[in-house]
Amino acid sequence: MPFVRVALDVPVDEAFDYRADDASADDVGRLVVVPFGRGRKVGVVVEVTTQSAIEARRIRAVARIARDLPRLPEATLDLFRFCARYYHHPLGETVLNALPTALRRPDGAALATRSEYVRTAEGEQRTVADLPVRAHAQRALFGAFATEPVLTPTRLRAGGPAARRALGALMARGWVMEREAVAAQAESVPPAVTAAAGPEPTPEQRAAVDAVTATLGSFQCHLLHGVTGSGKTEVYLRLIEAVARRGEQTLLLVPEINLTPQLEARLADRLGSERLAILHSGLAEGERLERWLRAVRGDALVVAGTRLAVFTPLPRLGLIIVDEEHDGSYKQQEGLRYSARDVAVFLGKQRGAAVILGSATPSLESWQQARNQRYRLLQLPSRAASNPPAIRTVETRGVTLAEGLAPPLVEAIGQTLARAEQSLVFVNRRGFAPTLLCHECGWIAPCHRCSARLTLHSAGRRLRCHYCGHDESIPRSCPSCGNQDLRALGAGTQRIEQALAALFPKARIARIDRDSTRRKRAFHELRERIEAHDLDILVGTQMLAKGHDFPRLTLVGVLGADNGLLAADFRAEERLFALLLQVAGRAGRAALPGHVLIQTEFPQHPLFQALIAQDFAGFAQVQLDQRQAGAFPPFLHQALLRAEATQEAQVFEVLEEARRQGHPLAEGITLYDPVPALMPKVAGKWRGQLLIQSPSRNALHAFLDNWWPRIGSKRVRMSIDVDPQDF
DNA sequence: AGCACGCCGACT
DNA sequence: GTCGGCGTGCTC
Repeated sequence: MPFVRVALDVPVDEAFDYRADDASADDVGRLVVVPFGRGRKVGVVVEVTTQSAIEARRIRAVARIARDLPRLPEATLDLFRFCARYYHHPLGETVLNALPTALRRPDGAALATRSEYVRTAEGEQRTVADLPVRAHAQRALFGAFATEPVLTPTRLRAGGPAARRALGALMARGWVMEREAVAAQAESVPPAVTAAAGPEPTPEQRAAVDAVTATLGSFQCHLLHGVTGSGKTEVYLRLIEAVARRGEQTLLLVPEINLTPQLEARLADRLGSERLAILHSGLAEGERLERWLRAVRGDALVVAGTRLAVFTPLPRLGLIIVDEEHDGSYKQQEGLRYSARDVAVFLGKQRGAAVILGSATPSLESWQQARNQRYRLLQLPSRAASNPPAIRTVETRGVTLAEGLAPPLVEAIGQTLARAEQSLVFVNRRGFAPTLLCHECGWIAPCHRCSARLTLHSAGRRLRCHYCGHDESIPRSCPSCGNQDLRALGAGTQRIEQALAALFPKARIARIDRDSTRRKRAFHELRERIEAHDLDILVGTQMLAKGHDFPRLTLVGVLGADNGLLAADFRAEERLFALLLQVAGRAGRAALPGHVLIQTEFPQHPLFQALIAQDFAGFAQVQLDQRQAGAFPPFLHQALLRAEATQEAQVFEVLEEARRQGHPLAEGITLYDPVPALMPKVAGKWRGQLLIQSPSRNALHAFLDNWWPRIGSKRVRMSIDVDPQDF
């Protein structure tokens, strides 16, 4: 009597057993609908057995095995098992999280039996000529069977109600019948690639392409270090083409904000849009499922998407590209706290595929792997079609700033305007001002639900919390001392925009941040205006830092860079350097020379010196030496136990207890004291954490395996974060 | 996670 | 006297 073991989306480590009389080993990886509690759930078969440890009378029968959908290959299940173990997360949640939401609906809408339509034996003998001349719809539909012997309901819907009526008529004639759909087979013959020829590669690009091409067919991880504008994308495209010619698929991962229409257009241009499956968050459920299925069936040669796309099962995977591999958005910050970049490397190893990690500022983890020869380093040291921008600092210490803007920057913007070129002022703070301060008693407007300050918005008329979204009007007088002298301290994008408008009344200025691009197509429209040179000055946050190529943008000014230096996190400098170099890279990407001015109180700081020299390798060397001396990643491994509860005391009681439990188990492990999170309270929830470190990954995981199951608590929500990025 | 079962306060 | 608070335990 066969049983299926089913992974379900519940926070329980084991799979659940169900009776399935007709199940066979072939059903492993299939989606199923099962009764669960008083309802139903969708799950995935992870094993078929003849034995169950569960008492026979408690075992229920599977409601449906979705044999019309492709099953998850064993390799994909293995990937999920690896992730569940590595990140200490329940297997069921790991598996289900990776499926398109359309498939997860418990009502099983996407799993419902689907029909398809084929000709009957009699229909096979007939031709369109046997139908009445005036039965146009029937003739059209029946004619379609000649080229497409199987008609899907989707295909039928495209024909409108007329097609539906015609189908009824053809079925009444006994020429066409309905049957249950069966899983489509992966295409065995690789489709031809009809690519438009790309630009002639530079010798550097050529060398990188050749180096990777030589390793295709087996696992090798390459770190592609290419300065901004060096043409990494062209390297990707050539390799994707080479892989496609082998009949293999490429998985292309991009950071959250970077799934640009430009990239999509370039891919479509070179490979044909019918060979792409672009997975982005804007897709409707059904559309996403459809693209996922094309990827899974092997129809799509390129599957591109953000971190979740790393879990798409690809039958003929040949190459994995992780663009901007240093980007923080590859790390998921809740649930299964995976790093898509790290999972991608594991996937490459597992499947014998080449992996490319690309960046102008690689993560120090990857850079270290290249230094110790585990990854192969490929360099694109020069820009393909322009010169690197000239970067310099502007000292602001002891200088009176006009609303945050230093005179040399104002002057440079004026000159850029005079040359009819564009400027970008980068301020990594949205809103009007980050603080409202009482000039009398020093009171600062706090958020009552978070341990954060409120940010002024709308020209200083509203106060908003950037952590929980709370919004209130500004008080008329200080709630603490009654004084009316409340001042906006510091400058965000809105204030800078206002200041620039006053300084350059004739300039066309736009602000580009999360607030100004909330509307669906707002960002797209702004980008078009920039390209059309309908704007002179842009004021923007991170959003503008990445991947955009504006030919007339020649000046970049950076405000508030010092904020990044003051952060407590040991990765703060690494992040700041990457961000600043990326922002600087927006200047002078075409024929016109670019200039970058960075306002700072610490122009002598080594970070700025390395930035001016545009010397990533030197910067990385210093950082890695510091990390090694101070025993930080990548020279040792970390995990973080996070706890969250409405009562502050509970958080620390539970963490304290966890530490006591862990103490005797901690062999080769450093267990730190519980501490508050960097932001100790968010939306009314207190957050604390406990850091675990070890020079040995195995020791770290052995400890977590042992410890984690013992430290559950009902009141306090806890999670393990392996390789944490944020504290 | 949902959802039921199970013992202690303010209300028609 | 009930309706309901969420603490605890289970789901094959």
